[in-house]
Amino acid sequence: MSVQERKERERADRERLIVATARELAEQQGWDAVTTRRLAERIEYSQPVLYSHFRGKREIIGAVALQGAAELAVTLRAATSGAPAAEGPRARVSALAHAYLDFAGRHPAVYDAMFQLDGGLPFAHEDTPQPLKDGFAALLETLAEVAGDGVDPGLFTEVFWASLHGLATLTRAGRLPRAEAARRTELLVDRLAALPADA
Amino acid sequence: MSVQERKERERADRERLIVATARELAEQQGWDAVTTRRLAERIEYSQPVLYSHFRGKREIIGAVALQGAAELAVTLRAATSGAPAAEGPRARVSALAHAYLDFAGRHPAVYDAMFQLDGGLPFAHEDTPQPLKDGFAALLETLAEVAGDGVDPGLFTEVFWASLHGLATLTRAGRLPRAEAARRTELLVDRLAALPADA
DNA sequence: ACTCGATGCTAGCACCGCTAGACAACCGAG
DNA sequence: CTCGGTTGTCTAGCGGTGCTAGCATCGAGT
Repeated sequence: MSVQERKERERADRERLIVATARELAEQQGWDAVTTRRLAERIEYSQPVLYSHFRGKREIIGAVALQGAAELAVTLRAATSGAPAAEGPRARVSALAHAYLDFAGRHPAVYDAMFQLDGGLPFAHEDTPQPLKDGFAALLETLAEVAGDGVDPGLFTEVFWASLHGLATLTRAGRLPRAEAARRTELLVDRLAALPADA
Repeated sequence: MSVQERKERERADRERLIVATARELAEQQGWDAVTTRRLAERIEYSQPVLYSHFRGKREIIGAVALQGAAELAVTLRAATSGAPAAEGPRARVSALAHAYLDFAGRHPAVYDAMFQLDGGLPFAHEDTPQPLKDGFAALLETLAEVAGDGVDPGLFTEVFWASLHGLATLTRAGRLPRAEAARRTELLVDRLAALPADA
């Protein structure tokens, strides 16, 4: 069955190519520029090929979103584990927040695919895809220790995440001046993180 | 020049009709359903008429956004002034937050026009339209008193607004379960509002 | 009463997401 | 080695989008 295996491999390769190309095009020119025609041309296949891999444009966005979620989780864990342990939770939370906003700023198209556009992915649901759950888990790990007494860590993480999301989207849409983004982040961390002992 | 005045009046009426119809259609079926053809049919004119009032669809969204911003400002002021003064700033901020999120939930299309879609409006800029400035001012009035010592009230308001915006958008997009929305709001208010004296 | 400019219309452009149906290339069987 | 059938890809096209050119009609001012 080597022939069939080869075909499956090639097919998987092409699927990765589609997702990577869609992402690249979106980062370069925005999601509006990601049309099935342009995407097909870039991968050097005709449009219907896209539909043999994905149900439609929405699913392609969803695939980019999943990829992005996995990367975001890695990025966040790297940022928090990189912060000096001696500096306590405050430093970890700050590193987490900055890493999150940095990711959103660096990969706006991927961020949009995850949280702004409709990728057809189920959130906050039992059958939420693993990468999305894992992204949330990466936040939870660091934020749980500053949730405060009697506060559900999950709920606290949701609130913190929402706040970061608000900063990310409003800043990128030009609703908030980019200049003082860092000060806003610090202010948010100061207020939201209930500090057990130190300041 | 009564003739000309009448024409101008009729023209202004028709412009209001366009905006109101666009808003209505968006609230009923979402902004995707607001196409120039459908909109033209509803106002009982042909498509090109729309373009004699607005540069394009974007400007129509912008007009809805401005209308919404004015309403939001009124709503927020009503909510904060309605809160019993005796209960202190905490109650006012809570009322403000709930009013904001309630507005976003009640008028999702208008909220999208303001903060999610591109209406071509300049934000955080000197020539930002008055209704938008006023909406921000309505937030600032109540939030300034809980910004805390040494914290720029404007910056604090931006952070608070961003957090509310994050909750609003993530909740409405199904990214956060709607069930505990109120608890999230209270948690946010508890943490962000620096309370001068009482609890 | 007639001219002429303003105004709204029909028709059409280029593009969108998506799909039906024709066609070619390849595989396994005889 | 040839043939039949399946698998896969392409061309062409559908109904929709935002937007615009150019014509026809209507009404105001002389």
